[in-house]
Amino acid sequence: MARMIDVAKKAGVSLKTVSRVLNNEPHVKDVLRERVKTAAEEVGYVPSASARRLRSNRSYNLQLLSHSDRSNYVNAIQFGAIDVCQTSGYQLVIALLEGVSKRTWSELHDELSRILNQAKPDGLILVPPLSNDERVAGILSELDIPVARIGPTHGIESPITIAIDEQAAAQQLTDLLIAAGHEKIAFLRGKEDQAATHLRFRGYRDALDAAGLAFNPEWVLPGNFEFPSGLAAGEALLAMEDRPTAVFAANDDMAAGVIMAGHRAGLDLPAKLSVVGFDDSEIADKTWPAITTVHQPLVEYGRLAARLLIEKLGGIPVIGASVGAPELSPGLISYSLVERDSISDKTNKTAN
Amino acid sequence: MARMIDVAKKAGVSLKTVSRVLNNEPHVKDVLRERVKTAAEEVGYVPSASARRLRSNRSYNLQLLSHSDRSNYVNAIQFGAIDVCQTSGYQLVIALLEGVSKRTWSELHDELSRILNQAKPDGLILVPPLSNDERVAGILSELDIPVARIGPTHGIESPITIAIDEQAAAQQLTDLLIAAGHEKIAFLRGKEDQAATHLRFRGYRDALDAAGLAFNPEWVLPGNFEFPSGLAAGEALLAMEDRPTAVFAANDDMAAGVIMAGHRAGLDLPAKLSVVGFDDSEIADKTWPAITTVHQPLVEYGRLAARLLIEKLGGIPVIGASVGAPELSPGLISYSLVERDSISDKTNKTAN
DNA sequence: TCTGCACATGATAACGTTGTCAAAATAACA
DNA sequence: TGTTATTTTGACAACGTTATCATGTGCAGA
Repeated sequence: MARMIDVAKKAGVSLKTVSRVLNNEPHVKDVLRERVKTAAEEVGYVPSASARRLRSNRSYNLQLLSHSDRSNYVNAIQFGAIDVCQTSGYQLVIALLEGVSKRTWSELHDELSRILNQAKPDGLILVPPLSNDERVAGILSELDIPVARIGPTHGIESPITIAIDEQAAAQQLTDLLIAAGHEKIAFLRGKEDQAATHLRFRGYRDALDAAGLAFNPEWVLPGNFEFPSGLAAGEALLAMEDRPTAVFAANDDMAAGVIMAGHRAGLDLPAKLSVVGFDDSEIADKTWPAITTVHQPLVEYGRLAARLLIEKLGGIPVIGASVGAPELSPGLISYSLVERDSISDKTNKTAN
Repeated sequence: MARMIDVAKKAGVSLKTVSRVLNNEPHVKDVLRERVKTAAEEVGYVPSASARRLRSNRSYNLQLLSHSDRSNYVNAIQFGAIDVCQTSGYQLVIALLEGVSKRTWSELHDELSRILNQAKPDGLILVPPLSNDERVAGILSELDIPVARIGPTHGIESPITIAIDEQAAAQQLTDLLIAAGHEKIAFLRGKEDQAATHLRFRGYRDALDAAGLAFNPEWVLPGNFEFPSGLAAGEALLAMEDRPTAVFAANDDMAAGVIMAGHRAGLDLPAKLSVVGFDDSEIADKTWPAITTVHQPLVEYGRLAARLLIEKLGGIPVIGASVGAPELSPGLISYSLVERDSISDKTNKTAN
């Protein structure tokens, strides 16, 4: 295994100069810089993570903080982050922070310090619902660690935030229902403490308003983003006197619940009830009818979060990394609607 | 941050003695051993992973090798493994090895060496289908690295293997269908190169034989464990002249596909077609009808794999770890059947 | 009592980096 | 040209462990 000293000898410079070049530090002339890089390439030098960590007192770890163990959402994000980390000499550590809402501020503070003290990450990636929790945000800014947030963050001040324009997407999705002739559209809310719930709801309202459709508060149902709450809401919906012809569920899991409620009641779907969801999660194309939804580029979220974080932390070490990452505007990224089978067209029932 | 030297001073011994105690090495008297442990506890000593890694030339990494990025299966296993690793001073690194079947032996060898050379893991956790790939097994035994395998491994020699008795579980599941009065039971196979396919099929055959039911090869359909193949098989099944009344799909994703095929054909489920799956994956309780299946304790698989591997690697460092893990027989662990709504009872249609 | 041998303990070096600081080279200015 | 400021470079220590090897201790056998 080639060491830094081997590179130094090959390039005819000192150890420290090599170190400087490889860490993108200033105060090295371009001639030497080039010579060192070629030398490193030639001897196939790979930095020793342990030595670097030990001496520099940086962990070269990023930590993904998640609220729950078995979420697909987190899984996909994590995958993207791992991908970037591994090609940048970083490692991704995953940790759980459960029951946030149940803890007092100081309990939360202690738990967070404990977690951070264990992996000593150089940066943190937060996913919903942690990414838009105000108390967590407060504590982390106090602990003074760089954070990348994934998902809408409401009013939280965060230098690195990665999300799609959920409100616009929700509006477009609702437009799809309206275009198919639906006028009675219910909305199934997610958890109230998550920004996504409110943004998606606002998009739904925007579409209604733009189309001049009346808004009926009775058709807004509570939910918590989980399948059973969709099932319950679906059942409540079907029991209504003035029954909506379509439902916008704030995510796919709940949409699947609504669909199951429809089947249980013996309804012909989507003819009798159109359903749309949000996220394009795994279940979306495995229900009958398959769910029309908004695709979230989760893997891309993870990639971007890791990349922006590493950039902020002083950039990718030169060796074996693709320098010159594309210009990234930390903010909204693009999304796409995925049209499947769960909307029935009411404008032209006999044709088609 | 307390260092080893602080512990040594507190206990009135040398650095090396502390090191010996904390690494469970011999040649230390019990008196000193205890004194060191208490001292470590008292000063709140936590070993420095980087220093240890650097000096000992061990990575204290376990690597989970997976064939695909977005499998729930892998996600759950990974979670269990992370859990154990984090409490044992190890880190879990995740890597992908894609397209195994398409590569030549030497390509595979190079790719594996490259992956191992990057993270330099002390041990490897393999999940299906990698865990029962013979070529991968051959290369790894050549590279001489400890491996824990999850899932049935067919004929592969492996000191650490963690799985349930799939054949027995499949037989029990089939018995459920038979007990409900089904006599025409189809079987939907998974990928042919995976041991699970064969074991589950054997269990199905065993149950048929034990019940004295005739085996009809026409009712055995090919599949690949993925949802679309279940959909296709479901359609093929429904087109048959002599149509089975029940289907045993080799996993839940395919079972969900069969269910969707049923819905598309306008069938009343489960009355007209009973379906069982395998794995108890996330989709199993989100279809209508919800799938009766066999639960795989995936998180437990991951925990066990990591624990056995770490044990083999010289055990958990003493500090902050729960020593005295329960006696583990590396072999089959227990499973459970999960009965949901996807079996209709044909023995007593009017009653119930 | 002495020799030999196993076991128990400790002093010191080493792992491969980065940080500190001093020295050398260059640039800037009078 | 001399002087000072600035940039560039390198020697050496330091990070916190584990490995090597030497030394100390206790006990059996002669």
